[in-house]
Amino acid sequence: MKHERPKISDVARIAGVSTATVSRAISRPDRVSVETRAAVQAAIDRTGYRLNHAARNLRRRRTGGIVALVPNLANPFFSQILSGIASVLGPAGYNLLVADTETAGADSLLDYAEPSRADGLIVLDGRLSADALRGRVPLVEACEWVPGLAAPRIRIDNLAAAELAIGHLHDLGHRRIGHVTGPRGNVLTESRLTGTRAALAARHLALTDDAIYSGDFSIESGQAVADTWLGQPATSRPTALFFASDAMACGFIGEVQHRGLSVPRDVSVVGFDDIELVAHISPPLTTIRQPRTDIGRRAAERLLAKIVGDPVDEDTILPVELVVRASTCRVGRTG
Amino acid sequence: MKHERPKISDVARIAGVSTATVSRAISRPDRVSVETRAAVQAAIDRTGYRLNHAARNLRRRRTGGIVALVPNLANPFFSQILSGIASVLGPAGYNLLVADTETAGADSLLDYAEPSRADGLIVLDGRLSADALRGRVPLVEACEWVPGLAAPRIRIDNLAAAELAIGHLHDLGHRRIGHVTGPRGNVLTESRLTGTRAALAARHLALTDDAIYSGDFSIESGQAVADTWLGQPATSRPTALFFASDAMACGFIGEVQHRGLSVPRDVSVVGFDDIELVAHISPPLTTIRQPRTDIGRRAAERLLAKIVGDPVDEDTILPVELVVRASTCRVGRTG
DNA sequence: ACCCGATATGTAATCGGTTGCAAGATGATT
DNA sequence: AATCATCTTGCAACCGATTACATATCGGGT
Repeated sequence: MKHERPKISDVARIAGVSTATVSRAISRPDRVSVETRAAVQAAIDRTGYRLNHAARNLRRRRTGGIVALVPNLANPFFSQILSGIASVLGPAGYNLLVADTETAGADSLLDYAEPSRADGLIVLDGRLSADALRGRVPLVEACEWVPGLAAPRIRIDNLAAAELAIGHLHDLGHRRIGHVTGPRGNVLTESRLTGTRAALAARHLALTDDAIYSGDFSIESGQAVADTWLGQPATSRPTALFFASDAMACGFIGEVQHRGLSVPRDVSVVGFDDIELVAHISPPLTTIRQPRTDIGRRAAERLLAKIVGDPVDEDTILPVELVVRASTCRVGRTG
Repeated sequence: MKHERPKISDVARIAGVSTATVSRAISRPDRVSVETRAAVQAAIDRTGYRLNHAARNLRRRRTGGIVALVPNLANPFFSQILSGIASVLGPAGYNLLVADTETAGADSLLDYAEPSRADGLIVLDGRLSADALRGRVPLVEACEWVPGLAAPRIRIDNLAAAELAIGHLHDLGHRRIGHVTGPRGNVLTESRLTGTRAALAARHLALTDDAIYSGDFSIESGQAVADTWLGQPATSRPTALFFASDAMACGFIGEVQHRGLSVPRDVSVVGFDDIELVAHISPPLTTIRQPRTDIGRRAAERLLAKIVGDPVDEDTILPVELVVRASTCRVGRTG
C-alpha cells in the first residue's frame, strides 16, 4: 500500500491507455469510446484517483474560483446573499471565496481581483476604488456599486423603495416624516436619501435638516438616533421615520420603548431590507423587502455569463416590496 | 504594449537574472543580495508582474485555501464565526472558501475535503459523516462536531451553559421549567438537552416530556412552540422556557405577545447565542452568550497550527456567559 | 599561496494535468 | 477500389512557478 497520491499517469498505466485519454475520459467523456471510458473509470475507482486542481487550473489558465468581496461578513444581511451566490456557483463548478473587505487590507483585495486567483469577482462593497477594479477579472456588482465602474449591476430600485415607504407614511396621514441614513459616502445612503427627498417633494413636503438623522446601518446607530429624536420637541419632530436599514430601525425601536414610548403610537417606523427577524419583534416591523437570495443568485448567474463571454452589461433591477406590519399606523392615533 | 500577462521569466530577463533568483527574491528575500532584490523589484514594477498561484501551488503541493463547511449560510449565526475565521486566515496567506452543506451535494463536499482543493477544513456542521471526513486534509471542528471524528474541537461547554440558564431561572423561583430543543440528531441539541436535564435534576426537578418542546433553531419553530405552549393548561405548563437558540426564543416571544400575553410576566424566556439583535428587542432577551468571533478565530488558528504539523489535538472549550436582560423575572410576579 | 566556509546565483528537473496535432481505424460515399 | 469524413487514441509540448544541486565569488585563516 503506497501512500502517494495516485496521479493521472497511474490511472493511465492501469487502464492501459495514455494520460491524454484519461484526461479526456474525465473532462469530455463523449470524446472517448465507451469501453475506454469504463476501463478508465475502473482504474480511477481502483486507485482512488483524485484530480489535482492546481495542475488543471495551471494548464487551463483558470482558477475555478469566484471571489465575493463583502464589506462586513459579520453583517447577517450578506449571508443570505452569499447563500444565493453559492447555490448557483456550486453546481456550475466554481468555488466561492469570501473576502471581508474590512478585514483584508486594501492591497490584498487587489490580490483577489486577479486572474490567477479567481475567475471572477462579485463586488458587494461600493466603497472600493473603481481604478483598482477596472480592467481586471470579469466582475459584477450586487446591492452596492462603485460609481464610475462599468460592470453589470444587480440591485434594487432604491428610489422606488423610498417612494413606497414615504407613500405609505403619507397615506397614513404623516406630514412630518424623517429619514435615517446609512453611512456617509455609501451609494445606498445617497440614493435612499435622494429617493426620500423626491417622494416627499412630490407630496409638497420638504425634508428639513433636522429630520435627517445620520446612521451607519448598525443597530447602535439606530439607538443613537432614538436619543437624538427624543431630544427634539415632540411638537415639531417627525411623527414617522424611514430607516435605511432594518438594523437601525430595531435599535431605534428598542431604545424608544426602553424610554417608555410606544411604537407605532408615538412614532411610526419603516425599515429597509426585511431581514428575517423583524417580522417577529414587537411590533412587527413595516419594511421594504429586498429579495436577497435572488440578488445573490442573479449576480452569480450574470457573472458566469460574463465569464463565458456573453456581453451582458445592462443592469438588473430587482423589485422591492413594501411589507406592511405593525410598526406604522395613522398619525396621531392614541392607542 | 503586449497584452500577455508577464511571467516570472519576463521579470528575470528584464532584471538580468535567472527565474530562480526572481522566485527567491519574491518568497525569500533574505537569500538574495540587496542589489539583486532591488533590480528584481524594479522589473516587477515595470512589468506589472503578478504571481500565478496555480503554478506556485502545483509546485509547492498546496492550495492556499481553507474550506469552511457551514450547515446553512443564510443563518446569521455563522456569519460572525466566518468573520473570525477570515480575520486569521487572510493575514496568514490563506483564502477562505465557504461551502454551504445544504446547497452543495454530499459528494461535492468530499471534493472539498481534498488536498488539491484545500489545505485544511473547518467543519461547522455536525451532521457530516465521520467516515467521509476521516483521513483527509487537516481539519478542526467548531461549534458543532461530528461524533467519532478525532479532530480538535473549538466549542463551548453546552452543559455548563444549560446549568447557567437553569440556575438563573431556578433562582428566580421557577419550578416548572421547560426546554426547547434544536433539530433532532444535532449534537448541540443533545448536549443542551442533557445539560438542562442535569441542571434540573441537581435541583430535584424533573424534565417531563410535556416540558420538552422540539424545534429546529429557526424562528418559525419558536413560533410553533408558542402555539403548543399556549395550548397547554396555564396551571401546569412551564413558567419559564430555556431555548436552544435565540432565533427560536424570538419567534416564541413574538407569537406569545401577538396572542396578548406578556414576556416575562406570563413566561420567562432564556435564549442561546446572544445574537446581536436580541439585546434590542422588547423585552431584551436574557441569553447565553457565545463568543462567536473568537470561536472562528481560534478554529482558524488551530487549523493553521495543525497544518504546519503541531500535533495539538485537545479540545478548546471557550467560556459562555449568562447575559441577564429583561425577558426573565421572578415567577408569579404580576406586573 | 592554498584551503575553507559562507553567500549569491544559475541550471534544469519537477509539480500533474491539458490539448494541438497527427496517425490509425472504421465506415460511408462514389 | 479509391476517397474521404469521423472517431479514437497517443505523442509531446506546455501551463508558470519552485527548489535541489552545482557553480562561482570572496574574504579570512594558516
